[in-house]
Amino acid sequence: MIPIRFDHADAAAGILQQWEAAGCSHADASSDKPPFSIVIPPPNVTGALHLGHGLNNTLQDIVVRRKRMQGYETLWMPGTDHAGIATQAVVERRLKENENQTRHDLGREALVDRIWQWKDQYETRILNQLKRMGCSCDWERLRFTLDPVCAAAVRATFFDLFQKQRIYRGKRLVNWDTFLQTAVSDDEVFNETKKGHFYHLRYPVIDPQSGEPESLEIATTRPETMLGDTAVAVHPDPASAFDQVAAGLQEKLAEASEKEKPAVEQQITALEKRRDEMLPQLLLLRDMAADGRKLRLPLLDREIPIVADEWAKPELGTGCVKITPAHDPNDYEVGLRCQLPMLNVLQPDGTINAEGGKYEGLTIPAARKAVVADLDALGLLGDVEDREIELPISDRSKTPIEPYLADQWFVAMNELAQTAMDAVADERVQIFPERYRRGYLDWLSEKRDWPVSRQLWWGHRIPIWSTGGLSQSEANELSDQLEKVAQQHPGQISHRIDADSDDTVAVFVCVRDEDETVEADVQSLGLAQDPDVLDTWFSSALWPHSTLGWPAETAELAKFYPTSTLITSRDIITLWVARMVLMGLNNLGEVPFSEVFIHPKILDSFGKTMSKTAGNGIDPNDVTDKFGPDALRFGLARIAGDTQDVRMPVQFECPSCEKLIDQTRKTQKLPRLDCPACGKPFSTQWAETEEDKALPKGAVVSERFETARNFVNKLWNASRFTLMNLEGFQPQSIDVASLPIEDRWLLSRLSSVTEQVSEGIDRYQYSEVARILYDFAWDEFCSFYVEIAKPRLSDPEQKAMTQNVIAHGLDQLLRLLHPIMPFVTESVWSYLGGLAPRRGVPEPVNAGAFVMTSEWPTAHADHHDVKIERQFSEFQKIIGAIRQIRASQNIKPSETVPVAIRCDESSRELLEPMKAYFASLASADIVAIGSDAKPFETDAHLGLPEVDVDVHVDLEKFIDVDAELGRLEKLLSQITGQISGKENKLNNESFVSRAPAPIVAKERESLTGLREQYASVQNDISRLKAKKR
RNA sequence: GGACGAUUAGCUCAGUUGGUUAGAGCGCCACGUUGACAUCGUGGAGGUCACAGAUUCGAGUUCUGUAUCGUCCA
Repeated sequence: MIPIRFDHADAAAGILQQWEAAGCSHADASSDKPPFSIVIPPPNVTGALHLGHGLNNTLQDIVVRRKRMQGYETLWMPGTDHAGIATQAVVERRLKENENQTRHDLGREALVDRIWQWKDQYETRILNQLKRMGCSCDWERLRFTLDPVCAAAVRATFFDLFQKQRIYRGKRLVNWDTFLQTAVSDDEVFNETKKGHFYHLRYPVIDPQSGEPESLEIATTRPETMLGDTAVAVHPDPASAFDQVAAGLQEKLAEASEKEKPAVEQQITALEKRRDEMLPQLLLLRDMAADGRKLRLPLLDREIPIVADEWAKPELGTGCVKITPAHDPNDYEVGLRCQLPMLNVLQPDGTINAEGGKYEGLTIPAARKAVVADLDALGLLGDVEDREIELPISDRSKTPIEPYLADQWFVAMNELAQTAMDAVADERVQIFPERYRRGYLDWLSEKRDWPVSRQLWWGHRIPIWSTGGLSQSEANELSDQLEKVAQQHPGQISHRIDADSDDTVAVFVCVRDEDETVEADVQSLGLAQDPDVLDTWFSSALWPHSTLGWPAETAELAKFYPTSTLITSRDIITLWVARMVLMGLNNLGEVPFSEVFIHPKILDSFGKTMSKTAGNGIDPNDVTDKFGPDALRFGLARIAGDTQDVRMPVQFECPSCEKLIDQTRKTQKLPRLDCPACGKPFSTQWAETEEDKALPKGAVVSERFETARNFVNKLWNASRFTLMNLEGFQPQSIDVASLPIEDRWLLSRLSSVTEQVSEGIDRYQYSEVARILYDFAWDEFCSFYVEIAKPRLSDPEQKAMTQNVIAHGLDQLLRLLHPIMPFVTESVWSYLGGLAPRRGVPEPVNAGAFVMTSEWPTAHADHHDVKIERQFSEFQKIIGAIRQIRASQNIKPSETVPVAIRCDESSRELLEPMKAYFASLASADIVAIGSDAKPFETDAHLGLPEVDVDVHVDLEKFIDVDAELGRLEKLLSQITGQISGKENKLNNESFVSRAPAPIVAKERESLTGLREQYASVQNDISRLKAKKR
């Protein structure tokens, strides 16, 4: 006997096993079915999956399962990403916390070993999370961005780009993380406003001419960087710079609201004053720069020039700005323009290097203190102002970023970016929702070269061997030797000679395959491999083809590339999606996917991004534990509309009483809480003390999944009812036209729903699909069809036919729901198969072992019948009217009420055979039906003018006159309101003359109906009042 | 500073090309448990559609502006 509840915990593991044993999700590259393929956005091995991944993977699985059912050879390629810096940072942080060691204590090899251990642990966890969610990836294929297959793709790509001169070496100011001692990308830096100081310093002028100042004053928030100063800049044309700023302010004034105007006016006055006071001095400075006057840099006693550059803003500070090209992005640009030396004063660990003279070895804060004190002692320190400073912070180590000049490998983006832009512009790649196109195109149009070096140990080592400091002839000789090595290893070696410094050159060799012999041959010539690794996104960019075996010409690649669609989140459209497109085009000449769907991001109820660090992160496993995998998936699908964010309230689940407790901003971060329901304490992810850790842990979940769990239960129980009534099931052919209205209504609805669901999935309208299925399953299949089936199944004459139709209805519903709720549908499917293995309308067919591999339903256009649906809706309205009257009279469901239905002849023909259903749906006994049906002596009446029906309920046994009068009065006031609304509208001359005639006619008609209804209700009221007396 | 999105019932969200008195789920209130389901059923209460203008016979829906929140980019 089928149990009363679906025990997901019990069922899920078995179902997974059966699917696996039957190879349901394995893709066959040699199949002749049309291909459909998706690559998983590889989750980071940094940590476990959160609900955002849950959403992402649910949406993919829905598409994948649906396509598989449609008969495509479907590959969902799983895998994980090594996430270079993030993973290394996590492991390094733990190393520091647990063993108080740095990576340098451990050494490269040992650290990388540790990270592999971490990776193994989290990869296992991640894959289990995906499997538990029911993700139907091809688990026989599994890639990792650092595995040998992906590594071969990385090497081949790098080699190719190197040969095409699209990879070059250059110096670049990078965001240097002094803690992790690596450059981090712009995306890994956030800004924080901190309190700091604005120091005014004076640099003496060397040999000032008469009338010229003895010293120049500059101001800085980072005084220690003066050690690296190589110039002071002034504006080349201060007068027109002032004019330009003034013009800008005037423009702003013209656009300003009254409220803002005074502030802008004030700015203009201040600017004018400043111009008057400062312009002569600034012109003088400009002339000094032109004249080649120099400054003496204090503390280091170095001569530095005054240069003219527009970066010096006359309207700010003293109008002079110190230039530190190696430690400030803007100054770097000035340095390039004015050909200034780039003087690096930092060690990789953030201490001052030998260039800093006596400050060598000091940390930045210590150097700052010392520099300021020494300048003060020399009388060269001016004002020190308090000021708020925007400080760049590394997202990885949470320590301040230092701009730092370093050698980096770059990918030239000019042409590559253009190919990726073209692919989207001409819609070879379509992005949904469409609004995300713009961000993609804008970002690519900047065509900024891509710095791919990372000073890390975890990642693909850059396949470049080099040696520097050579004379041109030495280099040529080496080049000749390399040619010889290259001949021994055809297609494996590419090299180039490049300037190293002003008078020396370096030789760079790129080795294609990871081949120890080749590498050894190169090394024997005195070349050493670059210590850096590649940006993670370099390997991720190859994911759609590297996972299929490229550069090898595999059957998988032939069958499944290009992939069909990519489903991901918007924050990596540029970092990942754009780069996959250009790499796919470069390596294979074909876009990697034709459609990209960007799904929303999940926020908590305060509008904050969900994350573990915020304490509001939900683990999909916790939701599955509590509500089941189907509820998790359905709950996620139903929130996936086309907005960019969705909110999800977050609760703690009390481990003692299972109550859900709303998170507040405060409780999100507490190590322990007391359950307000049962009073017992529990711990959270923040628990640190032994005492707190000993408490049972409260999971973080969301009540949003409760609805979905209830839906699973509803489906289960409707199935249970159906199965309990399939005894003696005999498959039979069915003539649809001869079926009673309720069956044809079901088939018609199934036809519409199938079409809507198919179209919805094609357009990635998940929330719409979930809603349609929920409403159909609950409000139509359960609330009406199953209820109506009850009397029919106990009628021997109708039983067999009804069994066939309801089995078909359930069968179709299971198929339609399967992509969203795979477990419960599979479970019911196997019960159904036990009782009715051959089923279907109009012709029964063998259903197959798994719903997962069953055929996706087709929408039978010939089953769709507008008239039947309209007629059935009339029936539903009458049921509603009877229920309304019953409820207002407080009549118990166990009591049957006599009902008379006044309607026209065609309705009578329709409703006559349905009389029994009024009993099961509304406990009503239809005593009269048709045009001659009359009100009862003790009558309650509800008119349905839109279908020209009057419903009369006999209240003889039940009448509560006051309750009935109450109901009627309320009804009357509603009608009155509507009538006056309509009258106003129709009395409005311009409405009548200007609105389209059909609209006006409709309003007139509806007013007439309302007036009739009014009269009728009023009549009922006076009748009742008379009776009362 | 720029781009994008959101603002509709206590909460989370639907609302198709403008056209009856704006819907759902959860929560709330009332009633109901002898076989599909209390993870349920039936009924009910609850909304100046953020604000201000404009277009229109008519605006939750179109346009302009403002505010608040969020995300991304500088």
